[in-house]
Amino acid sequence: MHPHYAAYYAVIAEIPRGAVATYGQIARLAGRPGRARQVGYALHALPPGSPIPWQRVINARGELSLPELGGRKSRQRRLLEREGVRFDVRGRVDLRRYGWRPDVA
DNA sequence: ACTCAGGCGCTAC
DNA sequence: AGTAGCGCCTGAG
Repeated sequence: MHPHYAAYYAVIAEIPRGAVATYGQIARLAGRPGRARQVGYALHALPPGSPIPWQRVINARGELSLPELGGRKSRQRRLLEREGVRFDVRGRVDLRRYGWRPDVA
C-alpha cells in the first residue's frame, strides 16, 4: 500500500452519512492538493468489506465515476440512496445540497 | 453547456 | 522499458 493512501482514507472516513465529497476535495483535505486522481487509486485499492465509506466519494460534476459494467456504479447509487442522497433525472447529485462541508472547528 | 490542455500518480500490459 | 488508460481536477476558450 502506498504511503499517502492512509491519509486519504482518514479523510474519507470523516464524511458523514447523507453527504458526499469530491476526489479533489479529499486530496486537498488530506494535504495533497492536485492529487485527485490518486484518491481514485486509493479507493480502487480498498479491499472488499472495508469500513471506509468509498461510496461517498464522487467526481466534481456530481456524477459517479464508476463504470456501469460489473454493477459497481448502481451499487454505489443504492448505497447513497439508502443514506438519503438523492439523484436527479440525469443520475447526478446536487453538490450544493449534499456536498460535505467539514466543520473547521 | 461544451471541448481542450496541462497537471497529477498509478496500474497493467 | 515504454505506453496507454485510468473511480480526477482546474482553467481557458
